[in-house]
Amino acid sequence: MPDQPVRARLVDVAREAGVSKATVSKVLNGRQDLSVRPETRARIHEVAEALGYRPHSGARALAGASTHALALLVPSLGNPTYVTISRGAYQRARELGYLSLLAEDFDGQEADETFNDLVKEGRVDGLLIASARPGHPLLETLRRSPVPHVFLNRAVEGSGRNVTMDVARSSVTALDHLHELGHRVVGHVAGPAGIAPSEDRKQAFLDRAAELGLLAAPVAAGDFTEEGGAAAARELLAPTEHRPPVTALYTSSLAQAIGALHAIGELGLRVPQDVSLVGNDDLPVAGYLTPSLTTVAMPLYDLGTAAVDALVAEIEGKSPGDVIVPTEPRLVRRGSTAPPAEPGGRPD
Amino acid sequence: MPDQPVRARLVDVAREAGVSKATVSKVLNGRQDLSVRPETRARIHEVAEALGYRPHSGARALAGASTHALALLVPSLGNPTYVTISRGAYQRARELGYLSLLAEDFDGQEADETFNDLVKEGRVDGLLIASARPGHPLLETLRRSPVPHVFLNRAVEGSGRNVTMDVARSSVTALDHLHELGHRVVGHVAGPAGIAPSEDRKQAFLDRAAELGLLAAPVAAGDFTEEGGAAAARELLAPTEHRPPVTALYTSSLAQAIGALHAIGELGLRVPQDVSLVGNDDLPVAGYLTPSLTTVAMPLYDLGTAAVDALVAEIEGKSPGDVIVPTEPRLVRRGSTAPPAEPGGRPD
DNA sequence: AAGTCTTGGTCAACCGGTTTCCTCAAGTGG
DNA sequence: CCACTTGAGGAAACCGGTTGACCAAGACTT
Repeated sequence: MPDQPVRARLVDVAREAGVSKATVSKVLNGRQDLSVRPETRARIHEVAEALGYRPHSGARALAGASTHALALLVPSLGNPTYVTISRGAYQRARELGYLSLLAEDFDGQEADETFNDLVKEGRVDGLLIASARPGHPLLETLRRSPVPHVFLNRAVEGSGRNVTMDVARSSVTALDHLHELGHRVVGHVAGPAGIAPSEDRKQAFLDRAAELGLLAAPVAAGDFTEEGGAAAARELLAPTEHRPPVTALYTSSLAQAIGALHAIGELGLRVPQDVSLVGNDDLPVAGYLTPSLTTVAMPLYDLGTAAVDALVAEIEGKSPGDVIVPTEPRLVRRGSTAPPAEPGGRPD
Repeated sequence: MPDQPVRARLVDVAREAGVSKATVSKVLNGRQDLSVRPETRARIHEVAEALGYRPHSGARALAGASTHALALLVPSLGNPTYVTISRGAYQRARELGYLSLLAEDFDGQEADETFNDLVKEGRVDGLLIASARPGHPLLETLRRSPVPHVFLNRAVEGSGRNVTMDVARSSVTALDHLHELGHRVVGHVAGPAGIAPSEDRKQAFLDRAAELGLLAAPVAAGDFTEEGGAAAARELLAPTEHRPPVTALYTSSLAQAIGALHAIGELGLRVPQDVSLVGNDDLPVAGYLTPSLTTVAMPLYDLGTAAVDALVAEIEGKSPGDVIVPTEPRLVRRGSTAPPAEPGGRPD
């Protein structure tokens, strides 16, 4: 077989199939405004396949069509949450004929550079923006140079193009689990203040705590990191006079849960005998901690697919709207939750 | 300020600066084959800046120049190792005027699709291929449709374009640390067989063990995952007649170390009192495990930058060659290593 | 029989850059 | 004084697609 030293071009396909460039282009793009004999159509497809033809994305983009590419901007790939989201996005984009690129923007530090590289240089048709903080530089940039985009995970108020998960429901799931086990004083390690999902999760936690009639439901905020979780856990576990001691913690991220686990150990307490622990988001590592971690698995993959659906719809001319991924959070029971030691509190 | 509803184009800059497209193109690309008055040159730069001009990458690529983009293919972004590498690559690429894209290829499952999307559609000028397994489909594809590329992390034998780290050195660092603490029977959790760095690390481990005169240095292979580490650790810790029990383990990845930690706990042993543990690669999470994990930090970021340097050199016409990142592995001492309990072995 | 549809395509302009030859004016050596 | 270099920049072809306008020929009307 003669190797293919050069890319096959549209003209090559056209010549080989005995038709014009225009016909090939229209057939391969499945356009309806042209009538073609089925046999011609088949022949074109065959030839294209045989030659391994792929349209040059640049030429395509230039000719006024789209680049058939999107970009997903995430604050940190170190956070595996975003990796799962990106897989969903990539897969769904592929199904819709798009390529999903991935870019890390470190909480907006270089967001404008990324925007230039991807949008202004015409590499993508639209942007999926994960976890934009309020005041994110991209917000202003997008207002000035409008490009199709959606916000995912963290809603941007008033944007009318948010794709989010039911984080309130995750608080309910976690809290119900702890309540069933008998916990009556549960602490919540929240995310940073001022961020939509943090607030929603926290509010849902407080509401559900009230409904269930818990004795106390203290909250401490911290970054979505190990350190943030450790600090918040220390705060919640510190003895206090105006409420009984906490017997269970519910954290907003997996990293926080790992930090909390560490902090609990440093305080000389045991999980789950002294303190039960539930984290948000499930990943393999949760099963290999000691003890293994009970988590609420959020539909991250689905979040990615839903965001792509919304963005592609916008690119194709429909007007955007807010979307909530319907998949329910799922409780993954492992070793970090158990009934509290004594109805009265821990033995110290 | 009037927003910029449309991208500025080359002609816009040309008109505004009172020169022709050709001149602008040449000036902005810093070509030497043209003499331009310094003031004209300055004016062009000013106008381009003011208009926020960015060349359309597609048009550029079409016109025969390069796309100024690269792609880094990694087997899994779930492995934070690759995230660090990608940051190095991205940053260095940027410094060299390139954009580094990131693609996940799940150990080659869809590598050819990715290749088509990125290379055949003309989106990138070259490929950085991380951890190609032997028999990776891309190897054959690249042979048939040559594109500038380098292999990083895992060398591909005979390719003459490998960018790797000194993994042998990491074994020495880890083992010396354990030896100094007094360990004389150290087990190694290796990576899967047949993969260059696995073999290198293992061989270096065995060689150094011999030099140090250890009593025994058993090795067990496993995937670079938590489960792989757990299984291999169980194997190494199982009682055996022909050698004294292992008092320390050295793993090939952080995930393996987490799995090993878990397995050790399940066996009723304590870290570091009964078994010391050293992992490869350092990440924040290592500090928040219980106990915190001693690791050998590999120069992953530098690996990314070095790979980009090599690839860009190749794109610009130099011929490729093997490179070893000179940065030395660094030992990060934490809580998972300590002197063995008793010179004679553990008390059971 | 002439006009009108329909079917099955083709033509050529255009997208936004890059690059290869040109040109034109001013200086310069003979 | 004239042919010749040199400096400064321009004209136009081209890259590989897409797209709307157009066209030839047979089928169908009237």
